[in-house]
Amino acid sequence: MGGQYAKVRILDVPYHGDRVYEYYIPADLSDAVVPGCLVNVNFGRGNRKCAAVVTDVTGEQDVERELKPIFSVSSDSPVLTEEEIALCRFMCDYTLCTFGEAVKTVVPSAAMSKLNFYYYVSGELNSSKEKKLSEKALVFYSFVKGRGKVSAGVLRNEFGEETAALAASLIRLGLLGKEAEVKQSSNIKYMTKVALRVSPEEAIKAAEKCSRSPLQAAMLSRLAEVGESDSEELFSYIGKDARVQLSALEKKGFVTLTKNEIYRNPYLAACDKKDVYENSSLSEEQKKAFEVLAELSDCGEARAALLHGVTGSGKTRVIKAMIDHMITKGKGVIILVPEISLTPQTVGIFCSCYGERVAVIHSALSQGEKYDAWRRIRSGEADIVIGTRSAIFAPVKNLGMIVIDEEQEHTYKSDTDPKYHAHDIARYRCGKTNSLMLLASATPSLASYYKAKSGVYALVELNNRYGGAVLPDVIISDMRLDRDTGNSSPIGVSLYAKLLETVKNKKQAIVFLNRRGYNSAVSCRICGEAVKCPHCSVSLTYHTHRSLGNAESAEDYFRRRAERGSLSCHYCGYKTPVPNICPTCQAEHFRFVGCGTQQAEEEIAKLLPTSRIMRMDMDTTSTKQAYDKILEAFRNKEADILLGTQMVTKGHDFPDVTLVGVMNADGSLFLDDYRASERTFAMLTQVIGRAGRGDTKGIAVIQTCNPDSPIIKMAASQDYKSFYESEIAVRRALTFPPFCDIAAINIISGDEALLSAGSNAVSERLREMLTNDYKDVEAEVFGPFEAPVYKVQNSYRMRIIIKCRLAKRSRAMISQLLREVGMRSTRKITVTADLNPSGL
DNA sequence: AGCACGCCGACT
DNA sequence: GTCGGCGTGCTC
Repeated sequence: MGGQYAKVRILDVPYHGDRVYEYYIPADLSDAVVPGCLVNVNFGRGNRKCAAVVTDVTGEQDVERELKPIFSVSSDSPVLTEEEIALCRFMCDYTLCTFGEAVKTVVPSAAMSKLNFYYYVSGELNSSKEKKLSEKALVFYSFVKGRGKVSAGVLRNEFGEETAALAASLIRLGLLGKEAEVKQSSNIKYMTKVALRVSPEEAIKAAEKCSRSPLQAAMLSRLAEVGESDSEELFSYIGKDARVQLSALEKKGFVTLTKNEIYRNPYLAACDKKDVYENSSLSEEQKKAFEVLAELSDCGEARAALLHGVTGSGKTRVIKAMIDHMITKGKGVIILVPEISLTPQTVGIFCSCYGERVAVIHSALSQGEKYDAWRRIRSGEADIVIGTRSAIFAPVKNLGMIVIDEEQEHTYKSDTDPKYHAHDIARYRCGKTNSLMLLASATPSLASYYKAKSGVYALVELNNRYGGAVLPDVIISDMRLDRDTGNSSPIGVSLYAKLLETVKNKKQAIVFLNRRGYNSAVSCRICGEAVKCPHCSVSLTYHTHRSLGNAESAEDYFRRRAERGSLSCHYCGYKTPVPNICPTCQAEHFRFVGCGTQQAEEEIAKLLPTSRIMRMDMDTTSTKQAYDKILEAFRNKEADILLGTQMVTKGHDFPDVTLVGVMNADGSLFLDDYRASERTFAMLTQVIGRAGRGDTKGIAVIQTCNPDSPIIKMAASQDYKSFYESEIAVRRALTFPPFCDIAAINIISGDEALLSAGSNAVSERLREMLTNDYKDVEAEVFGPFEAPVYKVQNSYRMRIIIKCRLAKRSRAMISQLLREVGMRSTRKITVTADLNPSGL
């Protein structure tokens, strides 16, 4: 029997200390220690108790030194499978996170049992020791002594913040000992099945006999009726919690009790609506797409495909056909959607088609619900998973396909610590399981379409709208004309006229307010053009004078305020004062401010006093119910106009909506992000697609100060291919993704001086690495410069941007950089990396 | 992260 | 002379 050594990853270590550690397995734990299990070990000089995951068990010791033993095993079955361990390793390499961070995103936190600390008396008090202790420490000591063994939690309640310090002082003198104990997660909910062990007749007889216990009698007679039940049903029937009486019946031999784990499934209600999706057959085009995809998935190797279908072409039908196909082959499926609340219809369709085989995962679930869903999936009970980004980790058995719907959405990139992209995890998992990765969108990301074009992904296209629906007429309304004629309302003449007409015809309208990045860019009032970086294809960001608040005098304040702010580029650090005249048309007026939903609502109300308006934004949809309610009310025609932000653009069909208005199409055109055009195009294409899904032809009004913008024009004609060709040319010319990757090194500190010195040191070290050890890595380094939001919660942020191809070597370089600075930094600055950040 | 080791200034 | 500051480095 080999296997007395374990390779282990400690869960709570900083990046530079995160590597494989070796421990020996004590004889009594040799059966329990297996790869994937959670153990407790003594770690570091101070032998602090740490949770760790066993990644390997070996017969030989690799490291030449005395090993410490594994202290205890805290999971009776492995928490991670071998595949999940490999996935965590992949995440470490790919996103430069610690193994512990990876584990915490792959496994729901409820699955990890908790480590509890106990204190106990280990030595007697004497006068010399007493002198060295504070009053409080003595109270602490006698508190523990009085109770024998006390958990850290109890002590924390009693002594608060000082607990750790007091305990440490007592431990140092050998008066107290500290021990770790494992608490199994108690989050599992059970259901107790109750079955009659005797015949119904006997049960009734027995019920009559035990008149002294009416509760037992009531349960017996109920059971005589139904034969079998569960405890909860019984208790609600007799109207009382009668656990004691029930176990009495078991003892007397009348019933058998079986305890089963039950899984909370908040989407069970949706499973009942069987009628949501009419099962008509696929169109010719859809059938062809399906056949291509089915063949890909049947080839037995890992494949990736991009399903590009114009809005209304029935992508969901093809996806559903694919899911059916996978199911008949006995394979599981993961379907990713950008945001669960925005796609209730998609969720509804799948729940109603596949019932209890579906598990829904998203971040709004409680810990227990997440854990339940996870266990249902792992046990194989659920084999169709639909959810947001984190659902990509669902432990689906026999995985056959991963679908990423609306694949261009930025929500697929995590913005909290393991900064992974769901695409990358999907690609990895499909590669390991020989599955099909299916990306679907009407407006694919440039990166994905580029891969499809170059043959990395199979390209499957749906070019026709389904069911004879026609594209709406698009009116591009030039807001500069309105301004010239003295109309200062955010609702232009064209949109006003169309709204009036729509309301008169008793139809409905959606008005979309594009608020993104509004204040950051500076655009010319006359020609609409934003001021751009001469080196990058992004708009410059406007910074007001940051130190207005700490002006030294009133005079100073006014002088500072009169100063024009500056414009800067987030990619290369280029800086320039706000110019006096527009570089494009030489006009002198710039525009900084936008218009909020509230203001827009008032404006529409003023213009159309008889119309009924509903507003949908962050303020009015704080809860999911409020959101559903608004949509439901609008569907029931309780309002004529729905006004809102992002949320109104996503997958709802309102047959009576004939008009769609976009209030300020430029807003996102001038984001300080190289993907500004891409996002604007996708958003406009989606909104326009909302109009006229029923039998009447729809109209879309796009208000803009840039009526000649090719992006707006191409969105108006839903011409993705032209958009792609023009945008990919820009990216190629300026070397932006997909022709390179971007890595952001973020440096954060509460001390401004330290931060500036630290970030300079980091960038110097980086440049040095590129000329020495990593000479082979081709990269361009920009910065350090201030991050877009320079000050957050009293800490300051600087950033270094690296443009390079992310591959093994470049990742290794950044990893080494993080390790070095993590090790020698004064601990007052933090350095992290974000590979291909989603927004800057 | 947390803890030890080690090298400088204010005390008995 | 030493007690204790925190800067530096390591953890199987």
